[in-house]
Amino acid sequence: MKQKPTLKVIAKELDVSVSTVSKALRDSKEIGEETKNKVKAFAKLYNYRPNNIALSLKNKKTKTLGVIIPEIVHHFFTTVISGIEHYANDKGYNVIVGLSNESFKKEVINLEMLANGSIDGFIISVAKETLSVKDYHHLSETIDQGIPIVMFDRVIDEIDCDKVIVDDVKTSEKAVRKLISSGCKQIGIISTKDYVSVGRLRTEGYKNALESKGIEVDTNLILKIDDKFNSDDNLEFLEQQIHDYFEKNTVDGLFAVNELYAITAMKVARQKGLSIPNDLQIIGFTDGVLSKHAYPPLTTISQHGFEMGEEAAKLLIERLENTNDDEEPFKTTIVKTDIIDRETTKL
Amino acid sequence: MKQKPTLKVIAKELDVSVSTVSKALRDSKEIGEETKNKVKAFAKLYNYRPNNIALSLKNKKTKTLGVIIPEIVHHFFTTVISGIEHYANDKGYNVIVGLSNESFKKEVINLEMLANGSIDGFIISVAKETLSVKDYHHLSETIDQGIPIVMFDRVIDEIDCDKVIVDDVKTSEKAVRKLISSGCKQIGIISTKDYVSVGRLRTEGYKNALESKGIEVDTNLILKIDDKFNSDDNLEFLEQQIHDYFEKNTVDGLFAVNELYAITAMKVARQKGLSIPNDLQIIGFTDGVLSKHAYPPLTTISQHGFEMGEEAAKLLIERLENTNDDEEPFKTTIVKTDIIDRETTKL
DNA sequence: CACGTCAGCTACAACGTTTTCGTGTTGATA
DNA sequence: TATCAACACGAAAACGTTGTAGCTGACGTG
Repeated sequence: MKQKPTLKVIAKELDVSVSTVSKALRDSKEIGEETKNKVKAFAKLYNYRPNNIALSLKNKKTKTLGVIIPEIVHHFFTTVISGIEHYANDKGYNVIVGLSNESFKKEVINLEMLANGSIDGFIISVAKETLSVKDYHHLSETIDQGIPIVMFDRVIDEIDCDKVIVDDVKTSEKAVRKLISSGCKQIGIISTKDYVSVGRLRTEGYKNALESKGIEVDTNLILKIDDKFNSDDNLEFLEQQIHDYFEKNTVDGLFAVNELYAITAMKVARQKGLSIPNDLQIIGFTDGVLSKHAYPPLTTISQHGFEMGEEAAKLLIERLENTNDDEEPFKTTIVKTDIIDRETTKL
Repeated sequence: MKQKPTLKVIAKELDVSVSTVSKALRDSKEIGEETKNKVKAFAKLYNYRPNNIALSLKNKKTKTLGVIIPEIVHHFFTTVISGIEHYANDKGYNVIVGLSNESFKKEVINLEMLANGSIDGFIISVAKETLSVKDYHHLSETIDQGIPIVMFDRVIDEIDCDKVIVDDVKTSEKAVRKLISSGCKQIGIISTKDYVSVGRLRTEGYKNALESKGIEVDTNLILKIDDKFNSDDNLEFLEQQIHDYFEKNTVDGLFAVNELYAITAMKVARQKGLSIPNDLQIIGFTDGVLSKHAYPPLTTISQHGFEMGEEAAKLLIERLENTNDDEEPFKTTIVKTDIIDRETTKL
C-alpha cells in the first residue's frame, strides 16, 4: 500500500521546491523545459493526482452538487438523477445524494450536513412533510448563506430560486381532454392531498379540461389519496381507498397523478371485472417502468425526468460559474411533456 | 447574503485568538467559563458550523463514501443505495454516487475522480463491460493506494476485498426445485452471458437443481441474453430473443435471472396465448416494483437489497474506522434470500 | 525574595494546493 | 564595468481547522 504522492514528496525526491513542482505540472512558462520534463515524468510514474480536498479548500469551491430527494426507490427521481449526473459529470462536477424519506427533519439534517462546505449548490425536490408543515427556513437560510438552490418537480412558490417544472395544469388538461375526446362521459381523478403542489395543480388542470367542455365538475369524482408521507408500504391502504372510490362512483375514464395510482386503479378495476380500455380508460402521469411493463401497458404522460435533471444541473452550474457581480434573475424553466399512447386508452 | 462565519472572524469579533475560539467551542478545559459562554453564544447567534473541507484536509478523512453502480434507474440498485444511505447517515457519513452506465471507461473515470481525496472508501457493483474485458487494474490500484473497496452483487473473485453477495447458486437451486415440485416438466432459464457472475452462478444453480432430481439438462432450454451492456433501450431486442426461444422450445416452467427478463417472458408468453401459471409457471430474481405490480403478480426471489446496502456500508465503515494496525482479513457476507410467492406459480 | 504552580490564553505548525512576489544567475548592452 | 532584462527557481501566504507547545500574570510556599 503505497501512499498517494503529494507535491511535497515529489519536491523532496527531485530536490526542487514545492512551487516548482506545482508550476511544472501546470506547464507554467516560469519553469525550464528540462525541469518540467523531469517533474512530469516522475509524476506520471507515481501516478500523481492533485488532492481534491486541498483544491476545494483553496478555491472555495468543491465541484460537487448536492441532490436531495424524497426517495430514491422511485423511477422518476432516478431518471432525474441520471440527467443531473450526466450533465454534471460532463462539466467536471460530482453528485452527492441525500434522501429525505419525505421527512422534514431528515431534509433539514441533510441540508445542514452538506451546507458546511461539502457542496457548491443544491438540487432539491422537497419532502411532502415540508410542504405540509410549510416550514421553509432551512431553504431560505441556505440561500442566504450564498448557496444556490434549484428546485424541481415539487416546488415552493414562496422561495425565490431557480426552478424546473412541468406545466402540470396544462399537461393534465391535455390528458383529460384526450379522455373526453375518446368518448369518456364520467371522468374521475386520483390525486394527492392539496399541499403537494403537483397534485393540486394537476387537479386544477383536470377541472379546467372538464369546464372547457362544459362538463360540470363532480367533487365526488375527485379522490385525494392520503398516503401518510410514504407511498411504499401502505399499498393496501392505497388499494382500499381506491376500492371505496369505485364502490361509490362509476367512471369510464380515470386520470391518475402518478403511475402507482394508475396501476393500482387498474388492479382494483380488474378485480371488479372491468375491462380496460373498453369499460374504463386510464391515463397516468410519469413514464416509468411500471407504465411500460404493465398489463395492459399504460397510456401515460412522460415528464422527461432525464431532461429535467439535465436542465436543473445546467441552471445550477451556470449560476455557480457566473462570475458577473450582477446577480442573474431566477429562472423557472418548464420542461415539455408528451402523452405516450399505449393500451389503456382507445384510438 | 451573509458569509459563513469562520473561526477567524469570530476570533476577531470577540478579540480573542483563533485557538481560543476553537477550544471554547469544543469545550476544552483550557478555556475559562466566561470566555466559553461568550464564544458559544456568538457562534450560535451567527450559526457557526465548522467547514467540512478544512476538517477533511486536516483529518485526512472525508466521512464520505463513494458508491459506483452501473445504473441508477434500476430498482435493485436504488434499494441498495437506500440501505447504504441509511447506515452511512447514521454513522455521520455522506454518499457520493457515480454511474458507470455499464461502461468500463466511465467506471474508471468515476473511480479516479473520487479517489483523489474526495472519499474514504468505495462501494461498487462492477459494470458488465468491466467483467467482460476482465480489466481490473483500476480496482486493484485503488486498493493499493489504501482506499478500501466493498463489492456487492456483481463481484470479482480475483480481487481481494470485502464483498456482499447473495448465494446465487443455492438460491437459484431452491427456485428451480420449487418449479419442479409444482409439477413443471420442462423447465427453462433465461440468463445473461457467462461473464456476468450472477448470471453464470444462477445458471449453475439451475443445473444443480435439475441434476439433483435426476433430470437431464437440455442446453437448448438455457437462453443467455445478449444485452449489449444496456438493458434499457433494446427492449425489442430482448423480446425478439425470448420470442425465438419460445418458437424453438416448449416449456412449462421458467426461471429468469432478473425481473425484466421474467416480465418480458410473461408478455411474450401471453402473446402466444399461454396462460400463467396454468400453462407456464415463472419465477424471477430480484423483488422490484415490476414484480409486485405485474399482471399476474410475479413470484420472485427477494434479494433484500436494502440489507445488502446496509451490510456493505457496515463492512466499509468498520474497515475505515478500524484503527488496529493489524489488517483485518477480508470478509464476504452472504445475505439471505426469500422466495416471495405470488401468482405466477401454482400452490 | 526566589521559585514553582496554575489558570487562561496565544502562537505556530500542519494538512495539500496555488499564486504572488521575490531573488540569484546569466548574458547582453551602453 | 556598471546596468538591466530574461530566465529559472524558491519562499511565503492563504484557504479553515486542530493540537501542541509556549507564554503571561497571579498566587502560594519556603
